[in-house]
Amino acid sequence: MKRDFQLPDIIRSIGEDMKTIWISDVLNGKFDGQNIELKGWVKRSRGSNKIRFLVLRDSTGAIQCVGKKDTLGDDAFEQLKSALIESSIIINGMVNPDERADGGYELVIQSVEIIGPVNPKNPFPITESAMAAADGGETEFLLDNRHLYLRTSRMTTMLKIRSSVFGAIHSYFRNQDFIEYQAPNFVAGAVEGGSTLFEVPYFPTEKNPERKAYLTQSWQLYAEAAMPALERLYTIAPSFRAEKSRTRRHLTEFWHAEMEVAWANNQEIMSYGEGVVRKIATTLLEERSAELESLDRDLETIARYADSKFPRIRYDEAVETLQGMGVEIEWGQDLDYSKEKVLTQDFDVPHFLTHYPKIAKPFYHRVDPDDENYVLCHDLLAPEGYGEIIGGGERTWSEEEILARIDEEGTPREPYQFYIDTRTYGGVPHGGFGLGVDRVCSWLTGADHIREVIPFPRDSRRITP
RNA sequence: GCCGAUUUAGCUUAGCUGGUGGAGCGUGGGACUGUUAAUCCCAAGGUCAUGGGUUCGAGCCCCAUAAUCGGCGCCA
Repeated sequence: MKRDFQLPDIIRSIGEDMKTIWISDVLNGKFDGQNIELKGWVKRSRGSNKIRFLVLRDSTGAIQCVGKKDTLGDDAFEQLKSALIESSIIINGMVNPDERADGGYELVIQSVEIIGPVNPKNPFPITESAMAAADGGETEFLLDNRHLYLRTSRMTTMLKIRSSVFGAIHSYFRNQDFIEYQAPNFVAGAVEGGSTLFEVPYFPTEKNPERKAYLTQSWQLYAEAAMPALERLYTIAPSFRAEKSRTRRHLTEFWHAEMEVAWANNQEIMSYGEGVVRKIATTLLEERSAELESLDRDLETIARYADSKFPRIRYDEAVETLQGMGVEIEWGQDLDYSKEKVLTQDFDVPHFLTHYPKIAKPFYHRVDPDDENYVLCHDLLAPEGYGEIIGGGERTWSEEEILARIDEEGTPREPYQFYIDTRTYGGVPHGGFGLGVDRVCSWLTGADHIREVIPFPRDSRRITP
């Protein structure tokens, strides 16, 4: 069927003002010797009373622009001088390859128009000293001014890498015919056994004046409800945890890539986990090598993550290894970060840890039919001290077993009735995992803190800006 | 919830034994014909987080409060 489609007038008219030339294209030599118009923001400005160097940046890069008083005239030269850092301006000029300019190109200015001036009484607050003090990390000041810090090259780089990570996850699952599926963010109960939920007042009723909703901690339970319909499903969505964690690995609002597959076992789920992580690393090498290098990230290291198989070791072996290293740990304990850190110290690629003791994991993890002391689960631990990035496994799938596990834990059945129904009507073996997208970004960029890879981080003490 | 620390100009900081708070960046003015975080000269800019206390005298010592940062548990 042929379809005619025409842009509405209003959209077409916007096109006349739209920006058409990007600085990265100028730096790639596409406009040598041409007169062009650049739109952007002032990154830096310096000069004498006869010549002015202004570094213009846009979303793609930065280029030095040169203006001379004798060619521009006094008024235009003064205007050029008055464009303070982060003023938005439009510059017309000629592209001139010049070795003296950083990047090898400069724009010889013919005219300048200041679009959004910056008042000298209130200059852009993020100075070189503020950036130097952060030393690639973050300071309280930069966190307070996050909305402005986003414009700096470091944050811009992080956000571009982040975009590629999200894109890689979507294409990995979609290329294998997974269906993207959305679960509610307001929920009635917890996913994790009794763990920390954000409460939200939710339209009190006469019967229930204290009625509350909670922000979801995971997409999983609602995904399991759709598993018999879609069989292979995934999402990338925010999850919320009201833990007062103050670590470089925790946020109260984080982006959670989750998947669920019918008729799959723990080993198969792990293959998907390995697949998506390697796909992310591959995509970053293809799309963001320059950005990774600007963060001093070694591309060989990322290539190793992209090209290697991820070893799978059982919880028992990990405990023995740790005990052999003199770490105090008893069988049955979950592996906390201090243990993970010791364990992953010598890893040069991510490792799966499987078969945790049943007592360390919640009811939805399926008990190993070969040994009922264990569950069929896995965590993926990233090297370089970044720790857990994936948690997943097989689900308890028969009605009989799920009821037994819920009762055994002392968890009330009522909030999970819809979840139990999934088993009552044609339950099948299935499983899935959750991947901490921000943690993966943090690990692959080599960030010192998970906050560095998300535009507006939320933790137990900060919700602004 | 627990442990540790910080708070001096818009930003980054120095500040001795308790004796009238200095600098760099940024901003303003001036100089300079090509700079690379330009450079040089000058100026403005401070309730030393808040509230008490000790003292002849507190940025500094003591107590409390607040905000923030780092780490642990929990997890992705």
